[in-house]
Amino acid sequence: MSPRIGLDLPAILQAAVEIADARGLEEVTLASLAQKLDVRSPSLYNHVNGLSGLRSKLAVHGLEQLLHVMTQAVVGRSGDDAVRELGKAYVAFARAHPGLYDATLRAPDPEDAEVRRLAGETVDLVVRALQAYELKDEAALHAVRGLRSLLHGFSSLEQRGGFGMPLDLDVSFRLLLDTFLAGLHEMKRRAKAESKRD
Amino acid sequence: MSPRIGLDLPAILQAAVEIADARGLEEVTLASLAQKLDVRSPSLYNHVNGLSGLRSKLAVHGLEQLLHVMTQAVVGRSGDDAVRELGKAYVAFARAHPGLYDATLRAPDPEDAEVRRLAGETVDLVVRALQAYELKDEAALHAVRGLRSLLHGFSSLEQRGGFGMPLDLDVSFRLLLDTFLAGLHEMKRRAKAESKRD
DNA sequence: TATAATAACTAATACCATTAGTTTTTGCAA
DNA sequence: TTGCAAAAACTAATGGTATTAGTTATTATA
Repeated sequence: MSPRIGLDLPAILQAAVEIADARGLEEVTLASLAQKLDVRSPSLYNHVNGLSGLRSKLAVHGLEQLLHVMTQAVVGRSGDDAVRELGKAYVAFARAHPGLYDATLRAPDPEDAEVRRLAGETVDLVVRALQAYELKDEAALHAVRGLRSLLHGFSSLEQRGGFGMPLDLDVSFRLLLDTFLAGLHEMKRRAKAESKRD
Repeated sequence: MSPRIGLDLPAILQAAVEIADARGLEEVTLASLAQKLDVRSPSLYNHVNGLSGLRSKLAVHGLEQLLHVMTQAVVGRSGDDAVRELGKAYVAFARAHPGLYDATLRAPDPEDAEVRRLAGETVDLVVRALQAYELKDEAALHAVRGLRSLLHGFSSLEQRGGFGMPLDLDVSFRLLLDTFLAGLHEMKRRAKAESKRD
């Protein structure tokens, strides 16, 4: 009376996400996962290619959700409004799913096709959100990197307790985004002046 | 002919840093470290409180070095120049010591007294570097958080290969810093206009 | 010179991932 | 309906990890 307990990939991922978010990504082991699912750990190999396979699936799963909330955040918006909502959605996701967010950045293989596809789609989304700033091709990509750096940096430090000071985190974040946007406008202004002078 | 091989804390830390930078922080195990030092792993317990003790020491060691290079970068400078050099030093350190940099952010106990002391000193240093922007008390601390977010985010993503696009990383970084600084100036201008209007 | 502290060691335990081989259930084809 | 193959669980075994207990040799000091 043992086989066919009803294990499948979605159930495994959900359990893994719960452990990751509640106890940290390092606590997601085949042993802890098997215990939560009331199964022996070798059984998991029928659904997932070991621990590294599980981590890959987790990374993809997280990237999909992150892309989804970011997409929802920007639809129907443009300019500063779009970027602000995008940023808020990013940070909110990292706060709601600290372990899963962590997983998106520790894919065992960053060259994984699925991971690259999702990364590409995310870049495209952010490029569109930045259209209002009239950055020309390469500049837009640099800006995407910058925005992502700032969003990830803030989220990562917030999670690791890297901000020791007793200061409102939401205010810090809003000011950071405001500063970046003001900088973007200023860069746009300078570029205009530059092209007019030529 | 076994005791007194000549093991001490500095030698242990150096070996740990070498492994971390060359193979990644996860590869720093008591086993790998013992092998590199030509010793049995239980011997390490005479110098370090297990793996978590080693990680704490590594974190402190990394923070000390990071603070040092940042201090060297800002002496005798002010304003944009100081911030730019500070940023370059931060990223250069993360590039030169990826594993050690990683260790600074994964201290087993962020409440550790030594860690907090170094974090505080670092904040003070950056606050001084930002003096030129005339941010009033709280605003200065928010700006420190912002700058740190952006520096850490860029470094972290760069290390994890999170930037898929074939685009010059140094250019991205320079533009990010320029945008942030332009934003800082703009915020200062707005604050001035605000206070004049009252 | 004797003794106590120190720093190495060996041995043993517990937990983890992984593989091999086994058993039971399910689904499908005859 | 029956039989068989694939799938999904299992047990057992291996090797790697941290850690603790207890031992031995060296060093420093009284």
